[in-house]
Amino acid sequence: MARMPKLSLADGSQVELPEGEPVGSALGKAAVAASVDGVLKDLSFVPDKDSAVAAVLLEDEDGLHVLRHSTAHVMAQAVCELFPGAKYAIGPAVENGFYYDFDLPEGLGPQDLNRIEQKMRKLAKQNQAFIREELSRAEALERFADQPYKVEIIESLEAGEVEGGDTLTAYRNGEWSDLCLGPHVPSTGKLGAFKLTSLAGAYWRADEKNKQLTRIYGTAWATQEDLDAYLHRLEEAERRDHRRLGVDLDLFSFPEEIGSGLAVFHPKGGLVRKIMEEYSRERHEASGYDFVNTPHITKSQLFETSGHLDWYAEGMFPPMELDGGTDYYLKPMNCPFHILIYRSRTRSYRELPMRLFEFGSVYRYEKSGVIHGLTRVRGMTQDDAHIFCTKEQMGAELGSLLTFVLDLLRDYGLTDFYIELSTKPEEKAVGSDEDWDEATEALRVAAGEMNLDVVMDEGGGAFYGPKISVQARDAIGRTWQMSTIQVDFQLPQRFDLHFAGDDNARHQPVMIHRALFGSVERFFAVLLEHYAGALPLWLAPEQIRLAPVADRHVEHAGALAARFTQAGLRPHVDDSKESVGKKIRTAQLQKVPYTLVIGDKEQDSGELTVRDRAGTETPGVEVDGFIATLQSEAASRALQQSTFGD
RNA sequence: GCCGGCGUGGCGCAGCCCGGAAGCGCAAGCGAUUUGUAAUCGCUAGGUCGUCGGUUCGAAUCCGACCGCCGGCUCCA
Repeated sequence: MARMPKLSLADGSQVELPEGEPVGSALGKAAVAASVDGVLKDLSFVPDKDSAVAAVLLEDEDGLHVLRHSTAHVMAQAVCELFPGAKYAIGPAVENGFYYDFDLPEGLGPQDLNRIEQKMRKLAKQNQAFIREELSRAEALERFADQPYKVEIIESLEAGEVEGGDTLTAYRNGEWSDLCLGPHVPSTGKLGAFKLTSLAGAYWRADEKNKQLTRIYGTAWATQEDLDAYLHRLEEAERRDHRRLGVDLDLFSFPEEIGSGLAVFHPKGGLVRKIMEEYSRERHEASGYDFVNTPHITKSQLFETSGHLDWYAEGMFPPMELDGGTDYYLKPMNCPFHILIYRSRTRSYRELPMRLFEFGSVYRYEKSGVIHGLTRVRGMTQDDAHIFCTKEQMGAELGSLLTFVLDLLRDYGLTDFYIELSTKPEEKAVGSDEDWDEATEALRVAAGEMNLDVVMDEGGGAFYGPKISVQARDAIGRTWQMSTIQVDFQLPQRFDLHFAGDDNARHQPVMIHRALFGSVERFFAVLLEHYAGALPLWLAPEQIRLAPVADRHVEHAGALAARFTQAGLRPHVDDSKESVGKKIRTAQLQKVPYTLVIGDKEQDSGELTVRDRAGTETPGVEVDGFIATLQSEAASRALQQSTFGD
């Protein structure tokens, strides 16, 4: 006979649990699940040995996970009751919520979400217990006989990739049950605040070849307040949406006449781009890059040699057939062109490392459904460079490159990074193990020196070389893939690149591909969302809005504007016949960094009244001081507005 | 590409379910007001209702195809 298991609680105390008693009886009422020796369990779990246990509360990360998973079950139950014949596939908890995939006899519309949600509330009110059941395979196959997706899961479990050996678990609430490892909240009455958010198609087992199922997404939280806060965060993200800002601030647009995923930049957007690109060029020049230019189209042979037509053809626009059947392609990448520049004559080791830089426009045939604003387009400009160096130089080159990347990104105001490092794939790979190890190690060391977290993507590299990507978190915590640095052991081979070494022998260079912004368009979008459109002074297309109070002040405002322009600043006089209040509102909505109201006071005193974007007003500012302050703010690329108060 | 939703003046929307003379707000132009820190007032102009086809005496409204956009899947700089 088993003795009474001794439980060590999170507060350090120990209790003995009477035999057969569930772990929940030792925990507080607020618990929705239990952590037993670090493993999540139901409150109904009966321990058979001494264990360290802790209550999992609804508002804990684990608790929310359990809650969301349980909510997914209840949703599936509701769907099955509303749509007899529905087949349910899988329904996990995800960030902020959950989803469940169904194979339904009919399509769903948004009004169905309301019906399902109401049904869920009814089920929650009934407070049905989530009952854990252990089934043998035969029992499970019988129970889910009319659920082909569950049967498929059970069969794939037989292949042995599941814990728990022969015993499968299911959870039942009411009449409905689902194959599931759990754990779950004790009963449907414990569900928190939830809302069904959207419908989507998703393939069974994420494979395009399989049947497409109907996926219903929902969000679930411990309390109504948390749910409301989440919905508010969504609104905040919407407010920052670069597509919205692009229209409101007159930066760029996507004319339907041109085609999907092809942007035009308006004067203000073009100005911001110009500033971004100029600064980037300046930094590249200082870091030993050479500037090159290459055309947008090429005969097919180039991409045959590079191999792109073998492994990247579906990402390319179809060819144009020219004179006598020659195919020309729009370039999806710049590398082969830069290679031809390298190969235009024999190279010496004395020329290496050779760093060729270009703002190169490339065109990629992205599937229509994936295009998204400026972040996923069909035509884009990469701040692309290819570095040709010796194997010996590779390590140092990668290290200094990563430093260069992060410094540049920081100048644009991104400060929170981590690194993803993709290493050699298991199967086929070009290049020797030593080369791979050396490159991978150089990247790891460089990341370590920058004090950045490194997320390993073991075996995730391309067959032709290891890769790192710099991920940046923006102002509201979203992460974006920015820079990529890719070592390439393959193209130098395919193009038969070489250089004369100091031993007078022929050697093959190593090639490094890198883009810091990724694409100028995407980087532009990330900056807009990061700053919610309120770009720092140095990037703001218009820096100073002058608002004359009456017509008689326009001339003075114009004279001031001329001085600002002379000083390298970007002013604009609002000489419309609007009220001062309206002019200020307009400037504020356009997110102009500084607004100067110019009236009798300013005209007589020669001083300025400065209003910044935060709405802080400072009277009596000297013009020269104002200019100097803005010049230094712009030069520092500071995120903060200057203050003139004291 | 696939699933679901949407497409009405530059922008944001109503009208569509239940076919029967195209509306509102902002922006724009003109006029009046000459104004002190987030919207002064009035007038005017502007739309083959995404495109093409169908049903109908009659289509913004019903049906189909295509184009585009949005949310996902997949993918990715």
